[in-house]
Formats: sequence, structure tokens, C-alpha cells
Amino acid sequence: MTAEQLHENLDQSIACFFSDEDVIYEATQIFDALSDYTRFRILAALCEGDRGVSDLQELCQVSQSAISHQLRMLRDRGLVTARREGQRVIYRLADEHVALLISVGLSHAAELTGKEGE
Amino acid sequence: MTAEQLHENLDQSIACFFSDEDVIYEATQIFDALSDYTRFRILAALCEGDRGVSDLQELCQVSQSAISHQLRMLRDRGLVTARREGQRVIYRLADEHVALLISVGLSHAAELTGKEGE
DNA sequence: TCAATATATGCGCATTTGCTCATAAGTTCA
DNA sequence: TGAACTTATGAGCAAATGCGCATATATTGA
Repeated sequence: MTAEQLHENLDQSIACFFSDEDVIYEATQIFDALSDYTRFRILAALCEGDRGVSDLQELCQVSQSAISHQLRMLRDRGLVTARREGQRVIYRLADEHVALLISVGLSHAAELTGKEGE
Repeated sequence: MTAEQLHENLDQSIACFFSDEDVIYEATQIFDALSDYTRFRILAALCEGDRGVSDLQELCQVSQSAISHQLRMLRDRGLVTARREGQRVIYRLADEHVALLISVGLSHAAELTGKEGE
């Protein structure tokens, strides 16, 4: 089999995944958002309900600036939305897929670390 | 931050997610593996079946060195396993959760980019 | 044993990332 | 208005990342 033939076969068999390079890139952006310890905890907390910035800051134990920078990134990527309530700004998950991703990721991680029974 | 500090500040309502800092870290490692364009395509290809290194290299259109470096990372994180077949080395997905993560990530991405109907 | 093929690895560099610091901007209340 | 409070932002820095380059290792066949 030539390289070209191989390539065509591969393309066909996984066409459902590789139909659009932009979609793949966008998917990597989602996973990138979930790949940081602070951001993951932000998103996991938001799975449970809306949270203010200062609540998230306390939960994640990082500086106000760090939380705000990470929230900006999550906003820019469309993973969260923000609304103002007086002085506070309340964040909310923008996509229900995120909760599923977090759940699956934690299941996998729990198996790897042998903590699934807790 | 120590494990004690983290545990003390955890919100009770999300204790199910935050029961172990190691599990959270491990989850972020999985998402980190999926956050790179080349690695994502490697893993997506492996969802369809085992693949040799040169096949993956051709599919991802990157150098031999780049593929090998990324495969090493995926091995180190336990996401793939490798077996030798003659001169070739064949890689395989080590965890079925990865296929689910990829599927959910692509669904989310397809919605964001307006390509879900294709 | 040696050349050819296939894959892995150490080093180094350019780029990216996550954070701190300082400061700006928006809101409430006096 | 202005002070207190909350959140956002820009600049810059240390650390991490992804890859190229050169080379090492492993397998096969002559």
C-alpha cells in the first residue's frame, strides 16, 4: 500500500472526527481550558451552580488577579457567562457539555489514582 | 497550597468532586493531553483503532521527532500503550474514557462553530 | 556483521502560560 | 462627590511547552 492510499484510508475511516479542522481546534481549546488546576476547579464549582468572583477566589485559594485573569479566559472561550449583581459579578457555566467533560475526566482520574471507591 | 489547606476550604456541596486533590490534578493532566492539536488528532485516530507511529506521523503531518515526543508524553500519562511488531511500534488507546471525552469535546466544538449539521 | 528502516531521546530554543504587581473601572452608600 | 468595595486589565517575569536537530536504540534482511 502506498502512502497516499494509506492516507486516504485513514481519512475515510475517521472522517467523522476530522471533518473540520476548525472544529478540532475548538475542541482543543475546551480541553485546554480544563487543563489548568485553577480553571478546572472554577468550572467544577460552577457545575454546582452560579458563583461570584470572590467565592471562586476563596474556593480556589488564589489571588484576586489570578481568578480574574482565568475568568476572562473562560469568558473569551465561551465556557462561562457573567452577570453583574450590584458590586458582585456572578459567573455561570455557558455549556452543559462542560459538566459532562468534568464528570468523565474525574471518573478516569479516579480510576488511575485508585480512588473510585471513595 | 497544601492538601490540608485545600481540604479545609472546600465547599461541602461539591465535596464529591473535590474529595481528592490528586484526582483533580490527574483529571487536568488528561485534559492537558487533549489540549494540543497534534495530540488530539493522535488520540482521535486511535479511537478508530491501533495505529503505527509512521501512520500517525503521516496523518498529523508533523515530523517524526514531534510525533515521537508527543507519543512519549501520552505513554507517560497512561493514555496509550505501545507494542512492537517487527520494526514498527503500534500504539493503542489505554482508556475508553478518552473516546468519550473526544466525542463530547467535538460535539461542544461543533456547536460553537456552527458545524453540528455536517 | 553491516546497511536500511523505524522509533526514541537529550539538548536547546522560541513561544506560551499563569501569575504578581500596579492600576483602572464599575458599584454602593454616606 | 468621594470613600469603600469589588472586579478587570495591562505589563512583565519565571516556568512550562512543543518542536527541531542530532544522535541513540531496536529490528530486519543481505
